[in-house]
Amino acid sequence: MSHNENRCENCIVRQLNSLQALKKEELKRISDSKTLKIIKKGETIFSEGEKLNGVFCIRNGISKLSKMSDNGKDQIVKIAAKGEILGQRSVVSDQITNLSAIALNDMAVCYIPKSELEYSLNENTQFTKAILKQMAQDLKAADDVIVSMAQKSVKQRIAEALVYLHDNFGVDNEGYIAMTLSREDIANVVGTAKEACIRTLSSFKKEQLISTTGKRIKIENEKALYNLIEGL
Amino acid sequence: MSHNENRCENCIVRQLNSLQALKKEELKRISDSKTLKIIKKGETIFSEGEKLNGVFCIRNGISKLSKMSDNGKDQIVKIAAKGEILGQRSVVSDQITNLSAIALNDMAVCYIPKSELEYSLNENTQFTKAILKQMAQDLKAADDVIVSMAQKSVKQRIAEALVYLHDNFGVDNEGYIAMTLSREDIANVVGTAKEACIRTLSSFKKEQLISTTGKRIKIENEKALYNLIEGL
DNA sequence: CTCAAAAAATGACATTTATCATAAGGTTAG
DNA sequence: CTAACCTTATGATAAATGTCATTTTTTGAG
Repeated sequence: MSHNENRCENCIVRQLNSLQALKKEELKRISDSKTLKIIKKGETIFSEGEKLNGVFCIRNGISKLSKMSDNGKDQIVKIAAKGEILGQRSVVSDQITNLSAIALNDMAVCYIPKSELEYSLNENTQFTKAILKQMAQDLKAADDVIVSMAQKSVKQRIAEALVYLHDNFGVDNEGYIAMTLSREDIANVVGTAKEACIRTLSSFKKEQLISTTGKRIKIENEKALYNLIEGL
Repeated sequence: MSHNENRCENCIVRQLNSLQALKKEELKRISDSKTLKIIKKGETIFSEGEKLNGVFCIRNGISKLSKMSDNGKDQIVKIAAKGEILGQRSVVSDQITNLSAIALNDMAVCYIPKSELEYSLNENTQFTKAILKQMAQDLKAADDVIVSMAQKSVKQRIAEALVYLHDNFGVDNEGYIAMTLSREDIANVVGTAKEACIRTLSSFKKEQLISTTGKRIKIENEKALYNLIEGL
């Protein structure tokens, strides 16, 4: 039991998020109170409108965070991977969550009750500042998304999404983007209809910007994609 | 000098933002280091890409926060009024600012150097938590904007903008929205061309949802606007 | 008050995107 | 293995929005 990787103290995932600002005793306390949850592909971690009493730290797998629009369409706001913490905001601000989290593949997440975090939030300034810093960055990223949505064409936004997936999730041994999404999910990321998404990807294929095998997408001409994004 | 409203301690504006979490001594220190700036309509408070070494607390007037898109169009991300603090994020996260702030009318803002805030940020947990809470709310609001931009029509977004201005800035004694923006600014808020904005407002007028006198807009049928926004 | 400049309004047209329909290809439970 | 189902793909068409040109109205400096 001296080196158990199920303990937060020893968890590598922690290096990736604000929990790294916690002291050893705090981590021990949190580790004692956390519960590991296994979530299958397609299952819901939490739903829009729920009151969260804790956060979810992603140990393995990938989740989409989405919000239902009035017209019944799902808008994917973020794709969260290993090391990211879900539900931070509604715990900090004591509000109902405005997003739903659904597993895109099989996941393992640690649920950490709010009460344990609140202690650290009140006592450990470094921890609070770490969260603050991350939120400031998220806010900046959100501004960029707003500008994209408001000012760019579907073509440009899909190109952006591909570059984003490529840069954030890397490629497999054949060079395909390691994160595969259905065409519909891609459409929901960029805020368009799935038909438009499919057509756009087909046109990218024709112009040799990308190639595809099933759901897998390989970027063939990164430079041209960048030019497209910037409207050159 | 015992009750000088130029002192932060006595400033009513402070009630509206995270500075209210500061203790008396902290406020005194900040007040001693701040400088009051008068900014004329149309002038720039700061520009995208600048490194900010402090925050701006709005004492009077209104500012638009915008970001230039690659295609050369301005996207207004936020309209900030009395009591709001600008530049918080780039101070917290030590990054270059991603937004420009331009005065929409004559303004008075207090510039507070970063160094003074950092002391409180490190020592006063309540203050840090207050900022955190506000950022969490901003982030939630940003999600809503993303969904609107991605999923709603120009008509719906303009209706939303009108309701937003109405709810946040109130009406004058004749019932017109107290915040007047040029058609181009409204277009830049909702992310469309000014012609489309003008046409949409004209159609709203024809359908008696609003009436206008010059730049001033009065909401005549709030219910119908809401229905439009929700796609009913 | 007056005139020049800016903003608003409108028309005509091109382009983009959504929607509906249908077919072809893949996946999976039984 | 195969039928039912889901995803991808493509065509046809309508609707929304962008762009450019021009006119009308409003605003503000002198």
